Amino acid sequence: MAGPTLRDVAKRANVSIRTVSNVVNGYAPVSDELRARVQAALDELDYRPNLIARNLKQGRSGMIALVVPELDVPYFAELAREVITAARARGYVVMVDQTDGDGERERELLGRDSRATMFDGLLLSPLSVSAEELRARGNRVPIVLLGEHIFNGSFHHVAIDNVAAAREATAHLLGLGRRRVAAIGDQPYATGETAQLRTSGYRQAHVRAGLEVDERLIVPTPRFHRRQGATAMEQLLALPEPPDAVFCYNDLLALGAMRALTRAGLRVPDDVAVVGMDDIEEGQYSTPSLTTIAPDKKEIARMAVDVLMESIGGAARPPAEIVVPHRLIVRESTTGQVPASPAIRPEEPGAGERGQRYV
Amino acid sequence: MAGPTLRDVAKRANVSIRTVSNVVNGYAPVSDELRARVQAALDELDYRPNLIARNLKQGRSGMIALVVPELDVPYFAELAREVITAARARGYVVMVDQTDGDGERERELLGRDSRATMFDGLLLSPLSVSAEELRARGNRVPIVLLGEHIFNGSFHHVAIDNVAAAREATAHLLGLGRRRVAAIGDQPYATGETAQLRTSGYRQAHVRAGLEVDERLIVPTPRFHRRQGATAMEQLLALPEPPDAVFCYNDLLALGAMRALTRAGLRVPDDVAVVGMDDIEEGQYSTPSLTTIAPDKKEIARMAVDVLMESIGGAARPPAEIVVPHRLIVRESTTGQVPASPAIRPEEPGAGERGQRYV
DNA sequence: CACTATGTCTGCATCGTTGCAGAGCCCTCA
DNA sequence: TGAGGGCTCTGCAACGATGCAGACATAGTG
Repeated sequence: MAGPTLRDVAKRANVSIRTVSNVVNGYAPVSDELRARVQAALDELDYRPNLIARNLKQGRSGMIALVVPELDVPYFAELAREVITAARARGYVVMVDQTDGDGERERELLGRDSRATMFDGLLLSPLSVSAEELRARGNRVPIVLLGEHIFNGSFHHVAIDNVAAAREATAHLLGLGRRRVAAIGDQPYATGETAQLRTSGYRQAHVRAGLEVDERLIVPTPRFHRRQGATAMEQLLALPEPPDAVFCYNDLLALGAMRALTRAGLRVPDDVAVVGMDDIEEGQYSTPSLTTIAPDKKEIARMAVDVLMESIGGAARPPAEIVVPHRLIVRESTTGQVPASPAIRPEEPGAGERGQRYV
Repeated sequence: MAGPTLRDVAKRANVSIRTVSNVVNGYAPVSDELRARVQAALDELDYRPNLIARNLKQGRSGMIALVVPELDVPYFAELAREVITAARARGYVVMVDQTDGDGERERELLGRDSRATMFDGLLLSPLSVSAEELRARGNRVPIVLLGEHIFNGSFHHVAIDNVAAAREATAHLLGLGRRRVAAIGDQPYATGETAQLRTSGYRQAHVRAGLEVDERLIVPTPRFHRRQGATAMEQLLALPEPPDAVFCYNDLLALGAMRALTRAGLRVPDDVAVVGMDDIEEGQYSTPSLTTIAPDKKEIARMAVDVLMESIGGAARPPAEIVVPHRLIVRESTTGQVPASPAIRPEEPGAGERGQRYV
């Protein structure tokens, strides 16, 4: 099972281990003749460097870990994709782990026997571990927090402006003349900071439009899956005065809500307009396609990896709160029509952009 | 940055390095008094074992790699989730990497400087690298192939019975009385073995039903994304005699196809019935919900990890072709109605099952 | 009392690699 | 001719951990 080592190659080529190492790494001058001999031995034995040993010697592993709640939630899958790409561009590979939103699982990461020490850095998208807790465990590995939660300045943090995003989404609905705009996804408790930010944006939009918020239209959900969106929507439809629009705190909730509307015999957006957040690819192909707030995921990944690399490099600058751009993408679920459908538009040849977007 | 080592702890507690190691690992008997002293030193310094060093010494890393074409394709995301879970149950962590279906990227894995040597084993879902190539590179790391491709007996391989699955899906449509059943997703070239298996199943169903296949109804697609499904569907609709049903080789193609149908003003399933494959969660919430072939992903992951662990453990049994069960899940896209919708059904309390399923 | 068994603890070697310092050797130039 | 300077190449030590053999002290046994 164990492959040949430098020692084996050295023996075969009749040179020192060090010389083989030099050849492998292209270090130091080695005469052409010797180089050829060593190369031959390398090839014959099909030598592969033992990266673990190399890592030990060099004190770094070339690996970072990305920890998300659930990998099969499209937003996280898409984000993971971008992180992996961004990391690869910098010579790093990414270990992906998921916590299932389980606080215990998240805390394990910080424990004594965690594998966290194997990584040069950590990208963390925590659901229930607070920044306080994170800081309490004196962690040795650089950490950058992603997206969720408000943080207290102890860590680098990359996210969009949640308040502004929610405000824009809500304003879009109000701007269409809707007057009973509901909100699905509030989480009025300790670990729901992100949701609370969005609720806050939702309220701001109303205030700016000079409108009152009907508190019954704000439906909390424990999680952000399709199922909760559907359930919440049904609740809203049961109200004496049901809403004529819904702002959902993510796309999955929105897709679940649309599903519930369709089953209830209502039309989207004619009867109820729907907006989501995240711009997952699925929203482009749903029926109707989904209006949403699109965070710049590529940028989130790029910034997060950049900042992490800096920290790994030893830069000790104070924790940064990095805000990444977002924008509103209007699709059928609010306006009932779009200029052209990605399903209809022919594939564009040079379009490096994955997933079509349109205003 | 570098944390304390065993040496530091040993010095502080005035014991040998070896004893500290023993305490950390709970090895060998250590007197209570000494153990307490060492433990105190460990706590004071907040010692964390250097896993890289441990790995080097022990010759294993406790990591496996999962390589998929695209992580943000729901099927792979869902599979990754299960693999991570299965691996964790066995004390392993999973490095996820994606190749973007790029053959070069896949081949890199086998190259001399690949990080593959860092892992105890590899789970590979190759798109364009052939088994031949894989074998040609004498690889040192145990490999298990996942899902795609036919293989030639050189490697362990876990997949569903693609021919049978496609046959059942097609038979379902024929059984509903549809007579012009199209197929979207054929790949009549070297690396399209999986697609070809499905086409073969599609033909078998026709043969068994005593029907001819209209070759114009078999539409090849270079990839398996929503976009290709939509484009292919448009092509089919442009035929003089368009189909009254479509079997798509995965759910994304099916969702794209449904989108195209909706935009064309056709009703699913009334005008055209649609079946997919993969049973991604999205298909439960689409409008209409999607009839599909559900591979047992949990089982695929479990078997793959099990077999890989065996190989890592040194078992030299001959490469196994492991077939994992699948089943047809009928939803609205073929029958127009389902007993009850997951969107309507209230959340079940103890239902550990993620994602509802019904016959 | 001598000898063995037992229980604790330690030091050395080692995993496979790279950093560092230096050993030869050949060539050049005064 | 001999000192100095490149150029090649080598050996030793080290990264931080664990396997192994054994040292030492104590207790148990005939």
